[in-house]
Amino acid sequence: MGTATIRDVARKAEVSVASASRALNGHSSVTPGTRDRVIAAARALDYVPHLGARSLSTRRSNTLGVVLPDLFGEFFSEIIRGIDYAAHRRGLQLLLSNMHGDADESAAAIRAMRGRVDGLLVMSAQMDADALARALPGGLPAVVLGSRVGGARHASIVIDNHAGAVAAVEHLVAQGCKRLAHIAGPSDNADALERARGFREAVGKLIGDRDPIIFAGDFGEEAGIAAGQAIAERGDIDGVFSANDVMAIGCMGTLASAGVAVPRDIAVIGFDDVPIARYVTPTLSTMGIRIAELGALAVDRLISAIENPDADSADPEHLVPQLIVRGSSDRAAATP
Amino acid sequence: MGTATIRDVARKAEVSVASASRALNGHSSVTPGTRDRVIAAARALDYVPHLGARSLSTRRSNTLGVVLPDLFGEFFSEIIRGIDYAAHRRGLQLLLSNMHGDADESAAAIRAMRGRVDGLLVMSAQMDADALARALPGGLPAVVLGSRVGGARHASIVIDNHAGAVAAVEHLVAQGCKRLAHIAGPSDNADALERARGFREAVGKLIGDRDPIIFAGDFGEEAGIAAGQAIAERGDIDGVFSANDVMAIGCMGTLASAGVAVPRDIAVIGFDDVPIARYVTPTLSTMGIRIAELGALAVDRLISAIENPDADSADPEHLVPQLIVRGSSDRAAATP
DNA sequence: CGGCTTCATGGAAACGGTTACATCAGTCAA
DNA sequence: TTGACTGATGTAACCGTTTCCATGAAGCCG
Repeated sequence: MGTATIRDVARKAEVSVASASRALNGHSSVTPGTRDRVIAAARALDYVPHLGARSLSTRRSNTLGVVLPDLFGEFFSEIIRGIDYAAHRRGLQLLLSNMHGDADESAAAIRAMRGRVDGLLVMSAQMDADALARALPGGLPAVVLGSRVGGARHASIVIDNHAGAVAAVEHLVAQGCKRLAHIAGPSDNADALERARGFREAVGKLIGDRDPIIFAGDFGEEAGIAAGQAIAERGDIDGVFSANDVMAIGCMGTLASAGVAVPRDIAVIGFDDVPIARYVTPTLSTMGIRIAELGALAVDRLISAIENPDADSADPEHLVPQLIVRGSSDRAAATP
Repeated sequence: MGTATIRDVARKAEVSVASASRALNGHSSVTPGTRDRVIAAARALDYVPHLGARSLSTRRSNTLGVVLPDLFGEFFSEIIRGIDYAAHRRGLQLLLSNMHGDADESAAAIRAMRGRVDGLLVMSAQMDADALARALPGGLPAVVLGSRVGGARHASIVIDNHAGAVAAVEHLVAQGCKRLAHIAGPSDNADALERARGFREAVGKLIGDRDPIIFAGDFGEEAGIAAGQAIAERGDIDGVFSANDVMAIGCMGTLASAGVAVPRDIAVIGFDDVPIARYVTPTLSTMGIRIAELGALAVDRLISAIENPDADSADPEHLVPQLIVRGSSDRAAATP
């Protein structure tokens, strides 16, 4: 049975519990002979330490709490994969909580983890910064994924939208584009604003266009379709950077039915690297976020926050999206 | 600070720790007055019980261990969603472990959870039944997902892969396909093997083809692409049954670029019904498993095993996949 | 009024580990 | 020879919670 305690092991090995504990934890000051006896006894009894008890006396649980919003498919599994990989490499366990519901429920989920985890990894799509800051327990190290939490009392990891936008523009210019347009996201969305800002700056610097064309959008497909219509009518644009993939796909659809060739006449690039990006025709170039890496990075950051609680980790870490060139912007491959 | 103990609460409320504990746990035999005082004190001190300590004295952790293989995207997130939903509805926490590696590592992951969880939920695609049975601790209730564990000492829920494969082949034949191919999953994966077996049997019975074409695969997109290439080159195949959706999608992509019309020239059907299946062009027919439901069902089963340890739950529960006809195999709808 | 039950409360012993401190046997140098 | 030192081992306290048991007050009935 799995109910052997360290006392049983000690008795069987004919040593004290202290020696047994030391031997099992690879401590110094144990004779090889006794160490072997203890380990043999533990194996014979099929001993497994009660981690609750250990955490009680060491004040360490070797567990990380993970609270994620109710995400869709690929993104969810990728981020968990990254988190899990990084955590297990360090012998840490993962206590998982999806938040299906509202902010209240999320706060409850977070509270429930207190006293049980060494640190908290929170992705806060639905909770606004204030609610999150309130729910996050004071003493517990935490890393916030994806959005900056107000007081900067917690480390955070954000996506470098600005750098991503710049890279996208650089790519379009390298493909020979001379006149660029941007399909923007919602004007109240921080990510979208940063992408627009990066676009404007890069176009100003690389092409010298101080007031480039920007179409309003809302991350929805309709907005992309509308922008595509406008672009096709103008006829002077040869490169489009969309603030997300969904709008880019809408735009490409309209361009195709208007008889515009992508990427020859107009090169298109999106943002996010959603799974469908690979399946549209032509396949969509995009600024991809290596999601698993994001999760792993968050774990690293959390661990260093745990080991070094005083470090002032106010400045968020930036994850730079990666240029993924596919059919929609690859003129070299498209023109045979 | 988050370090208030029940003793602090008791002191502040001017009662004994015993009364404090009783009040906080809603036990009987506490005067409303003292109960209120204790609760007020707990709130004032921001008291959170140390669950390790609690589990030490109650011998209950209110935690379920979840061990999953390194699954691909949608399947993973869906099953976690179902598990998480069912567990949280009952106030249980989830300790998660992905097994990236081989059977040894998985066994280690399982052992690490002992003494810390009330029950175990294991999905064992890669571990063979023996290794799993050996790794599963004797005393701990467990539910095995997806494959039958030898001794039947543990409850299990299995997908009826064979029946699903047969249904898929029947459907393709009903669509008029005469020469079928199968894109198989990993050869060490029990589900994949069952699907291949079902395919072989159904083809033998319905078409009389004793040695049908089977392409090796690994559930990854690349394998589907490679198979698509081979299929396009042969030119004699008019129906494809893929062991999962991801490979089917990869295959369809390649077929499209090779100029093969789906479903007119070749009808394609997958397995799993991942969410993307609805968004590819043409939309993908598949054998659907309501994955989230599978996870929730497993949790229910596990909980009843925990509450009722003696119940002989030897017979596995079967979940039969459901035929979902979409564009990729619907010739009636495709030919105008 | 005294003996009985009822019931809120407190004291203290678990639960299973870790670890500071004491102990004890060698070793070695003066 | 002896005292100091070293290193392996044992003893016991402690981590935070629950819960068994004892205690004492209050209520009730004869």
